[in-house]
Amino acid sequence: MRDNNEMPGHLARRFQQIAVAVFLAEVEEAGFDLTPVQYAALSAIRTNPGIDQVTLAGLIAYDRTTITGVVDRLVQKALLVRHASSRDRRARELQITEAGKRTLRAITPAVEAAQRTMLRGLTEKEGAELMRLLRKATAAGNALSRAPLRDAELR
Amino acid sequence: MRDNNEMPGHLARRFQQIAVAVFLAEVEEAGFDLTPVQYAALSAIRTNPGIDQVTLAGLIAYDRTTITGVVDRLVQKALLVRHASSRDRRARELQITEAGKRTLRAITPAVEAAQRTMLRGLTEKEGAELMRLLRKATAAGNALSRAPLRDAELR
DNA sequence: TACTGATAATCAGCATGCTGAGCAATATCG
DNA sequence: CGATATTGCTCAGCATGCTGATTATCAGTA
Repeated sequence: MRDNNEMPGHLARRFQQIAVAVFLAEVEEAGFDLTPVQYAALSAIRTNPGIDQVTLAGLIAYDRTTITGVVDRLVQKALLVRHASSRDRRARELQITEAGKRTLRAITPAVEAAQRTMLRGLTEKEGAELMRLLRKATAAGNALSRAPLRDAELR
Repeated sequence: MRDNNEMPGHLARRFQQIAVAVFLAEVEEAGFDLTPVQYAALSAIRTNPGIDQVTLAGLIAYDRTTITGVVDRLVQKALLVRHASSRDRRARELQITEAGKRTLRAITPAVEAAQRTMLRGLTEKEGAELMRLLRKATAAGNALSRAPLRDAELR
């Protein structure tokens, strides 16, 4: 039996665990209170104003039931507004607020710093190679999770 | 602003998301109901009978407060027993049951298959390189999370 | 021995993430 | 047009994971 610490699954969880901890630490140090999901959602909504929740979920590869709660909390923080779509009364259109835009701009350096911190220990070349391999592996396994990454244009 | 999908943090979460989905699918197909954490804990306890919860948490890099619930559920499933230590009345000694050992043996092929599935899309060499880079990155970032990996002998 | 600090475990509370179900609205097809 | 299927969203329920606090116990020291 292979040692648990040598399994890809364990290493994946461990790297993700460190990545989240680093993200939250950098963001808090910068004076903000935003989780990785919340950041990803806010960022995607800024790029795609008026997007509905299902499309948003696909863009950042989150489950749609998870997005409901995430959007709730972003609305609570007044970084987003959510209102019914006029074309499809089932859908909710998401718009970033001015406060949301300000937060995104102000938080970006901390987010970038976090990305560097989580790769510390790797050389520049190794970091790039890790990214390439993760992109390749996640592309191949995309359909295996309930929340695959989806291109907005393909919808 | 860098696209979210190009950030190490996003790729880390995505790979972990796929890894968990693959693990659960393979394990369920084999007729078992065990999560990745539960498997890791059970496996570590078999190797270290009588281990206490804090040491267990360190061995598999989980937060001690998370382990409480995980152990609860494993005891519930009769795969573990938990009883007070005689030397230290604060600590609980964990022992794997016969049913736990049988489950571990029977589930191993599914777990190994899951590890291969989550690396599908990568060549043999790329898979090994990904593992090496993840090991290096997690070793460098080990202390950054609240639940660092800890060697049992160092305690 | 009494005091002080550290440690093992648990708990409350919050935020992800998932499965599966349900509701309302829309799209499709006979 | 009307039945049926599909879609957007939400909810209940469960399991991770985390922060911070509390309780019981142990260890070291004045």
